[in-house]
Amino acid sequence: MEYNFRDIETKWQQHWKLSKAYQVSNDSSKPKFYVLDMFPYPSGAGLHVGHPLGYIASDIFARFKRLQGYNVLHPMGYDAFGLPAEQYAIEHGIHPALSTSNNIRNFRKQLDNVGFCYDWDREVRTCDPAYYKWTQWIFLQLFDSWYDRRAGRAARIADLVTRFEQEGNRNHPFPNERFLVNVSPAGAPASLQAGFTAAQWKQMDEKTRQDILMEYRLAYCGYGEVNWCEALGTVLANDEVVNGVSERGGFPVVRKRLRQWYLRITEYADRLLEGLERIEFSEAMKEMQTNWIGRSSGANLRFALADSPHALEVYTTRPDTIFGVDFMVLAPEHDLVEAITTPGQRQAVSEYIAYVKSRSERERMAEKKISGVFTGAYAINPFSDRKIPVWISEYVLAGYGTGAIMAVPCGDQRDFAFATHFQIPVTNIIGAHFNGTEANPTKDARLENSGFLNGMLMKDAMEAAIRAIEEKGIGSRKVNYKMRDAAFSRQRYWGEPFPIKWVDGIARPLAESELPLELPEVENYRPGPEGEGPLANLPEWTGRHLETNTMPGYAGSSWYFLRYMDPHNDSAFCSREASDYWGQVDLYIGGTEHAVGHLLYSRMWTKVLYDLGYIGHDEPYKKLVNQGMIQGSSRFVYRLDGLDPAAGLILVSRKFYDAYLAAGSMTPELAGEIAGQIPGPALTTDGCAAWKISPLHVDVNIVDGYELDREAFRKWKPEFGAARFVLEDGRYLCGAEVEKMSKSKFNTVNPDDLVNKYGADTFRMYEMFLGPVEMSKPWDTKGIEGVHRFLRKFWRLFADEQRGWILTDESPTAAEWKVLHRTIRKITEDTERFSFNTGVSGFMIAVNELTELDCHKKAILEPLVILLAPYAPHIAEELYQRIHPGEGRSVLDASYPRFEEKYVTESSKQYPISVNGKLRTTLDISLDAGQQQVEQLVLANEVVQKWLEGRAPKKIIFVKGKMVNVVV
RNA sequence: GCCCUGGUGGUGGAACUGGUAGACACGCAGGACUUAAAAUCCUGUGGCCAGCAAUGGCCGUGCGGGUUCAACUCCCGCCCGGGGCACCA
Repeated sequence: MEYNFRDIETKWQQHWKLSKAYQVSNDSSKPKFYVLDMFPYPSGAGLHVGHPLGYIASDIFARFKRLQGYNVLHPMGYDAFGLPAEQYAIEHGIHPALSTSNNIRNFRKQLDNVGFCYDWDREVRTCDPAYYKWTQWIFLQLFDSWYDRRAGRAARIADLVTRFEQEGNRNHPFPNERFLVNVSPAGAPASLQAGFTAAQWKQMDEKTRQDILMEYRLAYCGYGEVNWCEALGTVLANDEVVNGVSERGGFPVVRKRLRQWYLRITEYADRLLEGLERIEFSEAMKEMQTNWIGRSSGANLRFALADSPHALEVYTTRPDTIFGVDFMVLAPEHDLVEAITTPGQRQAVSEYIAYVKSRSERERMAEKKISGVFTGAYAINPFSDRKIPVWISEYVLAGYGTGAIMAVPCGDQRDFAFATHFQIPVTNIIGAHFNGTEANPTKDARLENSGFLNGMLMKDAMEAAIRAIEEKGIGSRKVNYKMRDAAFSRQRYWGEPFPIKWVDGIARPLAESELPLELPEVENYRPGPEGEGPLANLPEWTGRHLETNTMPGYAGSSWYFLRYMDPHNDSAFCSREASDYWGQVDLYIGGTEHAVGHLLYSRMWTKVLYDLGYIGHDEPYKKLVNQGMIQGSSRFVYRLDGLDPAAGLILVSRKFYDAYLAAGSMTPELAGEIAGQIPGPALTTDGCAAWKISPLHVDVNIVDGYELDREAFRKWKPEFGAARFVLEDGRYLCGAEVEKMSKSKFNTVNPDDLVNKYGADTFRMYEMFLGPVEMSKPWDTKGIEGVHRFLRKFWRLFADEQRGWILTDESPTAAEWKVLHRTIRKITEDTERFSFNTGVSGFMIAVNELTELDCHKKAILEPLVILLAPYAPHIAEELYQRIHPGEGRSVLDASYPRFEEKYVTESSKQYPISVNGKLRTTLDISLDAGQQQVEQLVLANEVVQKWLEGRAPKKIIFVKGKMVNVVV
């Protein structure tokens, strides 16, 4: 009657599959609960032990909720469109659809090994036409919508057209700062830049009207500066560019002006911020999204220029510092640079602009040099009439605010550095708060040298300055965001085609009946002409005037959580009944890497669908938990280099490498010690000064702790077959380092191997036992034995080798009830608050205690099995069958044990008492929570007085009805 | 530089709203069973000191202060690690 996990696990996995035990219905009287994992991108590398961490946690939670009587939706699918599959296709000539489905099959096999309770009937794949039909459909809804700022929500384009017909765009000014990006600024009629009347609208031709409408659409096509990656041959979104290079592949990225599709996510900036207050995300996550959105408020204000008809508009968050402006700075790309530069400075300015253009994005980020040049022009401070020099510098960004700033060196460190570098005199408006050597960005100083603001606290002056600016008619209050509209097109093949046709330069949506617009087969995946995608190489595609770009990876993942609710619906992306029933994702688990990508886009899409009335909630996720990353714990062997080649491959143990490092080079003593261990043809120490020792990654799976399995090493790779080892204490010890888990570092551990050796239940519990789910930690397989031992011990409460099944119907003793109910309370609380590691400990304690009590009673063990079921479902099911033989009941449908206080309350006990918080003793008193406070005090006083031989205590402190401390 | 996290035995980590710090597990040491090994089981395991002993005392949660009868927990000031953002005016 051994615990034979292999048979048990295969048996129940098969049974659950055949009986569709995890199929979920949308039709239930039970309360719903939606547990979601971030679906994986099925890469060719397969799973390592880090991947299932979050899946196991969500699986436990889903099972736990099901036992508690909820109708639990717990689906899984694949984020299957994207660059890697296409890169793979280019390199190996295998169609992405094929490699993707192979990878999915492999993933699925690995997932099934762990025994998850996914309802696979609801699986989605973003590359499946039946799925992306609806991605295209939602895109068309975005295309057919605009953001009504007055109503604060999305509305239909038809509604906008009606308004234009009635009132022009006076009440609905162009949403974008870069007015008419669609026709490029030069092409925009000047008459339109100031808006248009209803009459003007009616006189426009179709093309002009459509270009204007494009300026409002939530999904729009226009010209803009984009992140162009030559190596990948595509445009990337801001979150896909890290430190000036592509996130995937690390290729250089340059700014380029191209026609692109965008999502007008900036219109949702405020609602995305506001929504964060209503959802449970970690502080770090909220912080990241808040920073990314980057809301700031201040004022736009115009400075007149001396001897010029132009005015210079700047954005500032500190209008209170207006009297401290010592110079102005324009971005080198600013439109006015040309017009205001004086003849004398022309040469210097054009040289500087050439220099700036020569610098890559990467260089700009890496070395932040102070650079700039004077334009020769002067602005006039509107309040003091002071003449202020106007400079250009690359530290001012063209894309933010107005692309121009007023520089206040006493209050802004960058301005201060610039002023110092170019020896521009600094005006002090904050008195003693400014020390002359660095800027002070305080808001608490009283203003000096500040005209009508003199003597005011800066905080208060802010409002006063904005009012004065507005009264003078030179500017107004203004809110800015760092976030840009999201680039939504890719010049690639492996993505959703846009359901758009270009007719006479106008983008026309396909009819719903034409969806899905299927991705055609192609011969090769090379880019099309003029930066277009591979689809541009297909005559049958371009002949139909179809858009040749495809959608980015995040399109499909922006709404997949809705599809799971109604996955087979072919007349809607998700019926309103289904989305009303399931509502928000109650618990979403995944890594932090999607903080500013997927998690923002999907929040936006949800808000749009909500605004348009397709769903009833505007935040997709109620609670988000970020699982930590499991790092690899790499192992190294140390190769002796610089020897006579005849000596062959010699590896030295860790201590020699440490000694070598400490000495800085090979010493004769060390060499002698090494050579002494190598038998056969003598390894002479002549020329040992040239010896080197270099670390080499070794497969962690052939290392036990630090000790190398030398036989396995010799078999690992042919070239190691004749390796000789220099040992310490008879063993070969490896070095260790914590690194990212990856195949190339040979530090990956495959879950399949562990499941095979210890079983899925052990594997699941061990992953949880490692520590809090949210925490990152290096993987260490040592310790899995402890969890495995626990399961075997648990098994032995039911059966042992001599007696077979030893379950009894006896009624439990008080001590046994107590163990059970303490465990019910602990496991329930721990699971509820996501503390699975202490939950696992709770089981271990219970089993140790019951083993001690020699308890084999069904009345105790049955509830325990149910508690264990979310953590270790296979063994729980097997044992549940043993308790209820032949009844065909599954532990999946058992009801969760109820905790009862009465079994765990202590009646009368010896309490440890401290006196003055120090001295401790125990007093035999019987006071419990039930008694009234006064009664307690009187009783305690008596006991303590007797104990202190008559002295009266000053104070007695109770905690939860127990006396814990006495002050005398 | 700014923001968010975290710092507890040899190790992973417990201690949820201040109430016997170190649960549980790994590792280690000793023992039982065994011809032997594996497996299994039992005992011990923060440090220092005293005692033949059961036991007792002192010190201990990154460092320095503070609040409290009582601080890993709260407050102030530092130090170190991990993550994010980084010319956003």
